[in-house]
Formats: sequence, structure tokens, C-alpha cells
Amino acid sequence: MDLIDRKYRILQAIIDDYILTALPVGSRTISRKYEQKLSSATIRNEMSDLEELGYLDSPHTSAGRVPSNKAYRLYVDQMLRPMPLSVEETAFINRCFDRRMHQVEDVSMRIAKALSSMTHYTTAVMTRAPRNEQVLSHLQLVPVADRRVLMILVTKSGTVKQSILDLGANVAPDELYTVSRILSQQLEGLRLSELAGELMRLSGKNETGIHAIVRAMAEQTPQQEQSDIVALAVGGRSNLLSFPEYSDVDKAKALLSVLETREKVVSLLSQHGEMEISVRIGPETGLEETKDCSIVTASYRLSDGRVNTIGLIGPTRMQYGKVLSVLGQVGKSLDMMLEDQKD
Amino acid sequence: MDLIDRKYRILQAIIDDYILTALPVGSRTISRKYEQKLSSATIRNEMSDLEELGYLDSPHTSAGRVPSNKAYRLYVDQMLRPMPLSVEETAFINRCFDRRMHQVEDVSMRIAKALSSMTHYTTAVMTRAPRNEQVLSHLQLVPVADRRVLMILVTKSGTVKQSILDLGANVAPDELYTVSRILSQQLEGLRLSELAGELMRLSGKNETGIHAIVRAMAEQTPQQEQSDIVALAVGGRSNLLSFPEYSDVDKAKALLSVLETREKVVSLLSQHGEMEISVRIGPETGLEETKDCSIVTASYRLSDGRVNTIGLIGPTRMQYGKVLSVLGQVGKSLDMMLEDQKD
DNA sequence: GATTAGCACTCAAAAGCGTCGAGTGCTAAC
DNA sequence: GTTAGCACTCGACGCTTTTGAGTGCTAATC
Repeated sequence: MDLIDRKYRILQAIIDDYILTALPVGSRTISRKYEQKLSSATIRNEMSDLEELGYLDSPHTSAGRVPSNKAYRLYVDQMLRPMPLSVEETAFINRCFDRRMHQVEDVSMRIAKALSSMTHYTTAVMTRAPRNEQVLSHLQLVPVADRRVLMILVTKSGTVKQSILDLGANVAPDELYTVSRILSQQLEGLRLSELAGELMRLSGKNETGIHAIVRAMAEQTPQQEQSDIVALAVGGRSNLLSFPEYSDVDKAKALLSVLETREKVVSLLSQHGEMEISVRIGPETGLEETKDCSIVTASYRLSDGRVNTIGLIGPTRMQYGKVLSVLGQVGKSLDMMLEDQKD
Repeated sequence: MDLIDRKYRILQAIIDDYILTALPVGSRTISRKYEQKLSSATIRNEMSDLEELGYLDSPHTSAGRVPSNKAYRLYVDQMLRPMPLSVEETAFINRCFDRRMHQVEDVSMRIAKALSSMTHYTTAVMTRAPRNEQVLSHLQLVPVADRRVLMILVTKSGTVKQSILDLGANVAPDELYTVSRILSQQLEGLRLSELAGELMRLSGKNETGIHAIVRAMAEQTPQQEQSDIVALAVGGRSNLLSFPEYSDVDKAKALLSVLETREKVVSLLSQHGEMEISVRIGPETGLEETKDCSIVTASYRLSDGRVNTIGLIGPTRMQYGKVLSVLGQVGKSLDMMLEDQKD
């Protein structure tokens, strides 16, 4: 399994070159560009061995050779040189994760766009709140417009769900507050899935006053167990089309379709140990449609207990060095932000 | 300008056929499939006339002919036969706009996905609140987690903005309510853009108690005029790649890039008279990148004053009949929903 | 006078074909 | 163990030919 030094170097050179050019690489190329002391014939012999060992494939007899998934695996696990980011890149990442992170709106989307514009890969960002913490912490009714009220449910983990209620009549803000406070105390600690039933029970059959409010709330409360996924965004889809491996429209379409299917994106981002960066190559991605792709995911625990998973997807011929550096920096940047908040 | 009946029919046949097949249509095709009484030679003469009148283009001497933008314009304005939807389709649309519409979450996304799966075009959905109504109506602080508080700003038009504040210390819910009420009264009617300054002024230099809260609020309040766009979602991007006009990856990429640029999507959806369905063909779309596309947009005023704009985008060779029927049904469906709410 | 049949002409796309060159594998010499 | 040399493979490229759908024009027909 352990390759002697020269084979190892040659394999690395082949992978590097292929990642760069997407063209099958031949013995002559390696001899000229990477191992000038060796003739192409020697390289040829080594390559032949590497093919036998399962690290290289040949598309056909007289094209060059192409790294196998096994080769990428080795490359990622052992050959990767850390590729330092430029000052601008580091600064750019830091800027993404500054205080604006506080704006609840569409942080995911902004991160996704930023990372895909940096790496030229497609990025998916998912924020999830641990399912067992989907328990009500606080409830609030806020007047929005004529007769209408915004119901806000805050869970222990800090997730916020909102719905608009139509009360059928105007209710004074002060009364809304009273109702909010009473119900908040009464319902705190319940799982969101139990909420609707409990509200229904409280409202009884009485159709007037506070009962009407409670009934309206019950109707708009999610019945089933809510998904623990709070936000999901994909950015930089069009980047895919720049890769020669997707010059075939059908392949591009298949992959784009995956990225439009919520469950599939979630599944791609999910198989992943927490707090770590994981690289999955080809079939390891777990979906038939992405068997020629690699996915690098990174998970970060946020201060409020939610977990953010960022995934970069591209052809197996991926610039792993760059991608890992970027995600590493994202981690550092987030840590810094969390530190700041402790003051 | 008014074409005699036969020319008119022939033109219609050509457009119908081209929309269906995407292939330049020749005289023989028309003679066989649509006007069996006439020989191909006669059709040829008519087509020659139509070309001179600017309704047809010939890609080159011996391909068939292709409708011009002028022809599509005529088609949309005068030739369109209403294409009734199937019962399933109608039901499907109605289901999209039922009570779930109340859930604030990602209605736009759901509509976008539903419509693009129905029509096989790409769909963009935008919800906007009139800018001049971006005025504070109500403000509320809600405890979320340790030391953290969710600040909710509700505008007169019913838009909700939220940010997380870090207060640096725990504050009792009751106190939060008191602060909310006082500030609500004091700040009501201010434009959102003026809010940060006013809060800053109120907090003064005092760093303790209520002042600390107000200061934290000032820091997280949007400084600039907020965009009036509340939500924007795009669905069904991969549908584009099914059209032969995008079998060229570069063209597909260009269009996909447009759909990833927020401002461009907004601009595509914006040039539009309210409460109506508008069809824009080719250059009428207003962007260089979409000069070979058509966009059908429809705007609906929601009960809370917000305006929802739905746009379907595809090649100029678009199934206008189907698309218009679908959007028409969406309008009816929404109206029904609004009626319901009056009860 | 409108319609049609017939024919010459056009042109893109497909098919066929030789050439080129990057690549391999093998063998024999160093 | 390394390399030079050589025969062989095969896709890519460029060229020509063929094919066929389509046009435009003219002369005959209704």
C-alpha cells in the first residue's frame, strides 16, 4: 500500500496536472514538467505499475492517464500541501462573518454566494437546530396590520418560526401582550409538535374573545414535527457549467436537478461528523447522481447551539487544497467571532 | 398591418409548429400538417410575403423559416387561443395558495418550485412592500436565549425585519416588554432608515440599564434605506437546460448567471404594470443577456398591501397559451383566498 | 389571376477518409 | 534500473462528398 517515494511523487504530479487541466496526462508531460531527471519511458513504466495498483485509469489505449477515486483519496489524505490563502482572500472571509452574521435574514445565502465566488465551485449552506431542542421557549403576538397579528414561536435553541394570524377583529396591543405572556408560561417546554393540540384544548369550544385568538393560533401552528433545518441555500450554480466535465448539457442538468431537490441537498450535506471538515469523493457522496463529484463539507457549531454546514461541490477533479484552506479559514473566522461575543 | 385571413392562419401555424419543435419550419410541413388544401408552393409564396412583412426570418437560404419577435408579439396579442387547464392542474394551483400561504417562511420558494414544475419553465417570485410604507408600526423585543434577544421591527405594510441582539446581560421578559412598548410608541411612524439615528440619540452616552438595550438596538438597526423587496426566489433553473436553444453550455451559463444576480432578477420582474399579466418578448425584457428570452410576469396585490410578482422565463419560443392560463388561474386562486379571508 | 407542378439551386449536417500527434507497450541496449 | 527506439493505437482535425430539406422561379393549369 505504501508507495516508494518516486511512484508517490509521480502520482502526485499526475493528479496535480489533471486537476489543473482536466486532460488525461501522458508520460511525456510528467517527464518534462515535473520529473526532468527521468525519461518518459521510465515514467511510463511507473504509470503502468500505478494503473495496476488501481491509482490510475486509462480512458483508452492511447490517451494519457487519469487519476482514479482511490488516487484522489490518497491525495486528500496524505499528499495535500496546505495552500495558504492570500491576504485578500482571508480578509474577504473575515468580512463575511463579521457582525452582519446577526441579521437573521439570509445569512446562508450570503455565505453561499461569497464562497462560490471565491472558489468557483457551487456552495450549499445549511443551518440546523438539533431536533431535540425544538421545544418552545417563548411565544409572542405582534400586531402587524388591520386584524392581523404575527405569531412568533421561539424555541430553546433560538430558532424562530412565524406565521400570520387573522383574528377577525382588532385586538389592542396590550391585550395581545397579556395573552402572549400567559400562553408563554403555560406552554413553555412543550415540543412544537404538541403545541397545536394543546392550544386546541385550551381554546375549548368557546368562540369569543381570548378563545378566538387561541383558536386562530392553533390553526396556524405546525402540526407535524418540524424539520430541524432552519435554512438552506445554494449559490454559484452557474459555476458548474464552466467545468469541461459538464459541457454535456445532460450531465449538467442532472446535477443541477439534484441541487434543486431540497432533500438531496440535505442528504449531501448531512453525512458528516460534526466540527470537522470532511471530503467525500465520487460514490462516497452517497447519491447516484453525484458519483462523479466530490463534496467537501464543514460543520461549525454556532454560539446559540445551531449547527451550520457548508458544502462545496464540484467534479472529483477538485482543487482540494484551495477548498480545504478556504473552509479552514471560515472556521477560524467563526471562532474569532464567537470569542468576540464573550466580552 | 392586418393580414388577410389565410396569411394570418399560415403565420399562426408556423408559430405553433415552431413553438412545438424548435425547428425552422418549411413550406412542405405547413402544407401537410396544417393547410392540406394548399400546396407547398402556395405556402411558399405566402411565407415569402410574411418574411417581407417582417414576421418571419430565415436562418439561411435553405432552412425553413422562424418567427420573428414581431410575429410573437402578434401571436400573443391576437392569435392566442385560451388553453384551458386540466382539472388536476387547476386543483394543483389551488392547493398552492391555500392557507399555507400564511406561513411566512418561504412561500416564494414554494410557489416558484410549483409553477416551474407545472410549466417546465424557470420561475422567479418576488414579494415587495411599497417603499413609501417602510415606516415603523410596531417594535418588539423577544427573549431568545441566554443574554440574547430577538428584535422585531414591523412596518406599516406588514413587513417584518428581525435581528438578534446581544444585550451582554440577562433582562427579564417583563422589562423587555416595557421597553418595547415605550419605544414602540416613541418611534412609531419613523422611516426605518431614520431609526438607527433616533435610537442612538435616545441612548445618549449612558451605558447602563435601558440605555444599554437601546444602544444594542441602534447597532443592529439597518442604516441605509432598506430595499422594499421582502422575498425573492427562483425555481426550476434546470428546466432551462432541456431547451435545445440552451444546448450550448455557454448560453446556458450566461442565462443562469443572470438568474443568480439578485439585481438582474429584480429588474426582470420589475418593469411591469401592476395587477396585470405582461408578456415581454426578446429585447423587451430589457437585459442584453435575455434578448433571446421571453418573460411573462404577473403581479398580484396581497391583502396586506404587499405585491407579489411572479415571472416565468424561457426562450422566445414559449408556450404562451399555457403560461398565460396558469398565471390566470393563479390570479383567480389568490382572489378566492382573499375572499375567504373576509368572512 | 390565383394555384400548382416542376426544376435548378443552396446550404447545413452527416458521413467518409486520410493525416497528425500524443500516447502506449515492448524490446534491446546501456 | 534506466533509456532509446520502434511499432502500434486511437481520438482529433481537416477535407471532400453525399444527402435532403428547403427555397425561388417559371411555365402550365384551373
